[in-house]
Amino acid sequence: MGLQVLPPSPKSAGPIRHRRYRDMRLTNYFLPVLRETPAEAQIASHRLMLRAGMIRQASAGIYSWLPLGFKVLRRLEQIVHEEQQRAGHIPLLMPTLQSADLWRESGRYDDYGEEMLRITDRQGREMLYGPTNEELITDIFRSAVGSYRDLPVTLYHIQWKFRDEMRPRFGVMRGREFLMKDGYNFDLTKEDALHAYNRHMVTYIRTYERMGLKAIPMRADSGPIGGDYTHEFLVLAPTGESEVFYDRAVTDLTLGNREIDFADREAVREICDTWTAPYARTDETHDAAVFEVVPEERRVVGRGIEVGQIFYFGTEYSEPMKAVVVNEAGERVPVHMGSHGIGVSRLVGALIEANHDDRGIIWPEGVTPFHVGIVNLKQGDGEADAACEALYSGLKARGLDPLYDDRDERAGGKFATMDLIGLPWRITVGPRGLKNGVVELTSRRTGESEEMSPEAAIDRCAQIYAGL
RNA sequence: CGGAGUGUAGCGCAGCCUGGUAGCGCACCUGCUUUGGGAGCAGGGGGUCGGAGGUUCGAAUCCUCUCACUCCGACCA
Repeated sequence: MGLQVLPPSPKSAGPIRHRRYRDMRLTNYFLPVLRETPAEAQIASHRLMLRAGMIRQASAGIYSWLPLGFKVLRRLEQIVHEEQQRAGHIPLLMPTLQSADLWRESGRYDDYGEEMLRITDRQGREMLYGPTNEELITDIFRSAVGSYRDLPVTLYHIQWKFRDEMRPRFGVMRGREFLMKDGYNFDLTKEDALHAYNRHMVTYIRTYERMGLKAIPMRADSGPIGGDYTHEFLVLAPTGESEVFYDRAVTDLTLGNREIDFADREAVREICDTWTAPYARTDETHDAAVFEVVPEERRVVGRGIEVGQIFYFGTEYSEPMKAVVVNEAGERVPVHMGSHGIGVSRLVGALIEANHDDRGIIWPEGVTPFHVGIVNLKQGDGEADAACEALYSGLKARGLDPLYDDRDERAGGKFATMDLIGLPWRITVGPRGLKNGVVELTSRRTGESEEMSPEAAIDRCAQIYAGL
């Protein structure tokens, strides 16, 4: 046999496929969905995150975030940043590894126990992977601030934490490594610090609301962090770890998109009063006698997932760590502090627990990894392909982030994938509809479909996401 | 950390009891036919059976040790 010139085959045009930056066509993306559920996953969010190709377990309680999961995580971070900065809180970034010395100073190096991952570096220095950052932030503060004139200040960051849980489980809901927003306020007086506490309560309520969650502030135990004032935020979900008792009135409250002046102490406190007035407690602080006072038809016993907690702890850290400022009278006084946390990676799980059905995830519009899924029912059909391309670029031109399923798959497979990954809106494009000049816009949540022109579908999507 | 389990192909599993050199479904690759809710046929690729040691002519299978992971409990963003 001599040299043979093979004719170019349209289906194997060569091994190299060029991937365009930020091109969200499914054939150019990385979305390893699983048809079957991995055996280790017990609860819905864990199962769905694995099946939808959002995460992959690296070791017990430690996960890689695959592109789809990473996108959601980033979106949640963005919302947290926006809401914190709206209230005047200042972002920074502290490291994951910390020196043991600081923790000896606060006395927590020995108190924290086995949950703290301790590491020794090559010089024999004792380090630890931070489970939280009170010590480090206090050190930063005290070395930079000396006068009451520099107060108040609230600093926060979003950083990975590690707590060596005895028994990690439920996927990202109870991992050992987790992403957390933690913030710390430094104030001259208790009153100032309580205003910071209230500010955080309001920002948290708004943060969860934007994510499409019903999160209720509940009076909590302060635990190892200490302090008298603390609230936990619980997302209602039947699979929650904590039993919760609340007055139905609290779930009717909505903060909405109203303008809030965070400098106005009265206004901020009023919102907090409104939200904390109805009875709402976890099993840890539940008081049956007080609960009885709530009219029976409004009493609800359910389950919840803790997704945040705020503390005021006064001078508990500033005293031992000598975080002091000089006040107006020239005296050195310890600052009043509080800390506030949102479990960002855990929220991804909580969101799914609260928003799914037997076919998959149902993302709220505020957090969805992609705004709209485009399903081409007849890939390779010139007209269908062209219509999808037009929709895709039309949606992008309106500032939306579509995911175009351009795989050479059957309709059933494409629908199943879309349902699984839970994009709230889907545009279905097929020859049958195109004959009449229409595509189909479908809500993942209700399953309702409506036929309309491609232009109208783009308009509707732009409308849905306006302001989110 | 106490108790109970499981490690065999990317995922779900069978084979182990009774040793004879690895199989099924899905996924993947090729071709043809199909194509509005997870197609059909034909062909194909992929696993040193978690690891180490031992018993044996021969080990996925029996024994010992070890590692990893999961579930129940106590603990926790």
